[in-house]
Amino acid sequence: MARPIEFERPQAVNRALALFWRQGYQATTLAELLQAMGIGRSSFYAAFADKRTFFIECLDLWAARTLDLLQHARTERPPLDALQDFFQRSFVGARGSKAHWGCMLVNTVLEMADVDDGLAARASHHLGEMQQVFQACLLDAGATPARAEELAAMLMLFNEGIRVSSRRRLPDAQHLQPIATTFRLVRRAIA
Amino acid sequence: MARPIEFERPQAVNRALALFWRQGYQATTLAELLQAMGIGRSSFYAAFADKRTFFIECLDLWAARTLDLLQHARTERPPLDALQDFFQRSFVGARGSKAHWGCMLVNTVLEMADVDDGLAARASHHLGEMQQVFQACLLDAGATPARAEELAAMLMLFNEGIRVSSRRRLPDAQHLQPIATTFRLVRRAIA
DNA sequence: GCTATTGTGAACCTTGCGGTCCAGAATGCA
DNA sequence: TGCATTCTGGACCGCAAGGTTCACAATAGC
Repeated sequence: MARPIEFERPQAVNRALALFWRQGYQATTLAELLQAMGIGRSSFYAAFADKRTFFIECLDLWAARTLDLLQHARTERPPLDALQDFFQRSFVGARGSKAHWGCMLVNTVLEMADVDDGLAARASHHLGEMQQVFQACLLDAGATPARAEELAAMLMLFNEGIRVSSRRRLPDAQHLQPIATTFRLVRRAIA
Repeated sequence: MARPIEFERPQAVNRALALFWRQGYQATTLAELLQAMGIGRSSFYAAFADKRTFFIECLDLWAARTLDLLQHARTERPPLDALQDFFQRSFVGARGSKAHWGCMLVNTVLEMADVDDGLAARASHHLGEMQQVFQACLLDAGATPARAEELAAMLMLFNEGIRVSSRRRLPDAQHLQPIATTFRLVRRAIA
């Protein structure tokens, strides 16, 4: 037909997602998004509905990727090792790492609760899905169903805490030790 | 001299603080603040410097009150009971309670990290002060200094997690059980 | 009651936001 | 080559935000 689109949609979305992840929804302006994506306003509105809808797309994408990461790790390592790895990678502040951006779902829940309940609820829903995977890992590791549910809830609480803490730019030891402590406990609770 | 100020400053600050606490800094507009405080724009700018400085005042006030609450509880109950009480009150969603507003410090850290580092750092600093009190409670309860430090870091992580979780409007059981589990563990680690 | 002083309401200003529009450029096809 | 189609840069719009200004109103001292 006519002129083909000039930008690679997936890459542009990736760059925008990084901005939303780091700065949150409100603090990220359309101008910043466009510059990061390397496209103009009209191209944006031709490809996406509006800022809020686009944010939802990024949020869902972030959640899907994180779930994939977890599920994939499950196939490669013993379930508890996969979980512990997931936690440790979440915040170890390697240079250039995105660890200190925290968890986009947690960030969104806190930013949008009582501001935009739709966004907050969607993020919270994705957190629930993650918790389901935690629970599945624990079951795989041999926990009883009741125990798995209890521990999954506790791990989710821990996950939320770590993601907050990782935004505070504290020395790594402040996080590593509690993770080790917690997983020692989890293993003991299952055994 | 002349006309006396017509509004009670402390009460006005309280009402504004509630807004900031619930909605965060960015989502709370000056118009909302003024309506809640029951004053006009010029009165506001006569009494305070600007929105950001005023937010800092509210943030510091929130932190001071929370620390007072903790310190006061310490004088009335055994140290570990005081701590556990503090956690449970933090989120039990009694009607009209502010529990599901979470912790203003945690909210601010997540909202402002990589957006306004001054505000984020100030909130993070106050969290550090809270952690010091946790540590003091654990020492009072007979923990060794090293153990107290380790457990205080873990409790802070837990605090951060609970405050996130309490904004998600989940059934109470989802929180109560992990708190009980955690404190059972803490007591065992000290004994 | 008069006046100097000071707090106040309302109109106003500037800026930057999200979103729209349109003329024109770049393509595929005949 | 010419035309129909579709994507794009940039100007534009309306609006709501934070902040300023100023004329007026309310007091205390005399």
